[in-house]
Amino acid sequence: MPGTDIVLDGDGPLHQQIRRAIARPILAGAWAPGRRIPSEHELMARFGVSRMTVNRALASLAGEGLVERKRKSGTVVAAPSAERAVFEIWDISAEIARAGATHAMRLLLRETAEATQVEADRLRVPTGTPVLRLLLCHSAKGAPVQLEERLVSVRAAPAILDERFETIAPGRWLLDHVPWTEAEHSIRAAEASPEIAHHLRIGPGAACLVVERRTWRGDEPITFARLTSPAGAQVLIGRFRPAGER
Amino acid sequence: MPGTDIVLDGDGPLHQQIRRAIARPILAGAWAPGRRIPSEHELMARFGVSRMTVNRALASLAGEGLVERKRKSGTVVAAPSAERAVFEIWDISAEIARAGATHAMRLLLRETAEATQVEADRLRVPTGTPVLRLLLCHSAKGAPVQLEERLVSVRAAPAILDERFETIAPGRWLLDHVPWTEAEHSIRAAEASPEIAHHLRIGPGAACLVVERRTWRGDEPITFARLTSPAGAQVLIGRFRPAGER
DNA sequence: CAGTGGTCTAGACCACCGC
DNA sequence: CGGTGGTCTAGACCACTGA
Repeated sequence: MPGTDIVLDGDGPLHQQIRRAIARPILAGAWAPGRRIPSEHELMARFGVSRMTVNRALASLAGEGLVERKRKSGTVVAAPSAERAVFEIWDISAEIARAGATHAMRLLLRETAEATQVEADRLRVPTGTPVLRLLLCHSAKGAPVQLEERLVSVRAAPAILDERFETIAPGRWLLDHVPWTEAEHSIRAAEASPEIAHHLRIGPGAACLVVERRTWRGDEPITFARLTSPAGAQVLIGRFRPAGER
Repeated sequence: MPGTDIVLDGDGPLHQQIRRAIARPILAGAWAPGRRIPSEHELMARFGVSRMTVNRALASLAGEGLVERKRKSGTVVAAPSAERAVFEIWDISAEIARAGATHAMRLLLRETAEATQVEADRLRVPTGTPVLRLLLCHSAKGAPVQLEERLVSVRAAPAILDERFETIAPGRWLLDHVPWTEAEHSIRAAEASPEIAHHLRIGPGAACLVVERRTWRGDEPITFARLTSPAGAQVLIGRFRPAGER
C-alpha cells in the first residue's frame, strides 16, 4: 500500500512506538474514519516484531476508541465520538461545525504581558513569566456561545506571537503546533459576571457552564483557558465503563 | 496471606477475570490504599496462569490508576483520585465524607409507578415499564448540596423495593447490588426551577450544575439520575492525556 | 474455507532499586 | 545481590465472519 506513512520514532518501548505511529495519522485526520489499518501480520512483517507486540498496540488503541477491530474484516479507523471531542479536542469551532452551524470568532483582546499574581496561579507559572493574554467570543449562527479567556506561556509556545488569530482559534492553533502530554479540566456552574454577561449578551447573573482547562508539556505549563458558555449552549457528554472492565 | 479474597468468576477471558478479582476489593474499599498486592509470580502460582496474563491484568489496572507499580517494591493499591470519583463512583455521600464534612440525606419521595412518557424517554425504556421514583436532598454541614431525582427500573433491580433508603443512598445501594456495564453522563448548567430552588434553599433562577447519569447492564437500562447542585457546591475535575499516549 | 483478531503459554533478557 | 516489574518473542489454539 503506497502512502502509508507509518514510521517508528525509536523512542521508548516498541508497543508504544507502534501505537503512536498509528495514532498520529488518525488524530491528525490524515486517515479518514473507516480506513483499513494493516493487519497484525502485515505490521509484524513491516516492523520486524512479534504479533503480541503489535496486538498490544492495536488493542490499546481499540480500548481508547481510536480504532475498531473485527475478526476477519480487520482493524479500521473509528468515527470520532462526541466523548472524545469532549475530553480530548475541545475545539469549539469544530464542534460548532459538526453541529452544522456556522462559526464566527471575534478577537476582543490580544496582548503580551508579564503574568500577574492571579494569572501566574492560574497558569501554574512564577509571577512575572511572559504570557500572551487573549479574549475571544465564539458565535454560532450569529449568537454568542462561548467566551474564551486564555493565557499562553510564551516560553512554551514562542511562535504564537506571530499568529493573529483571525481565522484559526487559539485552541486549534495550540493543538496543531504544541504537543501536550497532560491536561486538566475542571467543570462547574457559575453566574455570569456583568462583563461576561455583556459579551455573551445574556443577563447578569444568568447561569453559565464554566470549563477551565490547563495543559502541560511534561512539567512545562502551556496554556490556561476559561471557557464560559450560557446555560443550554453546551452539554458535555461522556460514556464510561466500570473500572474493573475492559 | 490469609484474608485475601481474590477469586476468579470464570466469566470471560482470564486476564479480565484476574483484573476484576483485584479491582473488586479495591473499588469496594476492602483493600486500603497502600496495601500491597501479591506479586506477579504469586498470582501466576495462585491462578495457574502464565506471567504475561497476570501482567496484562495488572498493567491495565495500573493504566486506570487503581494500582501503582514499582520495580522491586511491587504493586500497591493507589490512593483514590478525584478524577476517579468524578467519572466512576458518583457517590455523593462518599465525596462529602472525603471532604471532611458530615453528610445527611432526606427522602422526599419514594413511590412505584408505571413510567410516564417522559420518564420512559429518560430511562430509555418503554412507556408503562414499572419504575421506582425517588427524590432526595443531600446536605453537607446542614446545607443542601445536591438534589437527586432518580428513576430505577424495577425489572433491573427488583430487590430495591425492599430498601427504605434511610441510611444508604440509592446510588450507593445500586453500586453495591446491581453490576453495571455502561454509563453515560451529561453535564450542563441550568437555572434552578422554583421547585428545585425550594429544596436547595437557593433563589429561583440561580445557577446550578446538572449532571444526568444513565447506567445499563448490557442492554438493560438500570437507572436514570439527575443530580442538581448549586453553583460552587460542586466542581468536576478530570485529568487526561493525549489519545496517542499511555 | 481462509483471514482476522483474541487469547494464552513458557521462557527470556533487562532495568530498577531496596537490602 | 535478588526480587520486582517491563518488555519481547515464537508459537499455539480458538472464535468469528466475510467471501
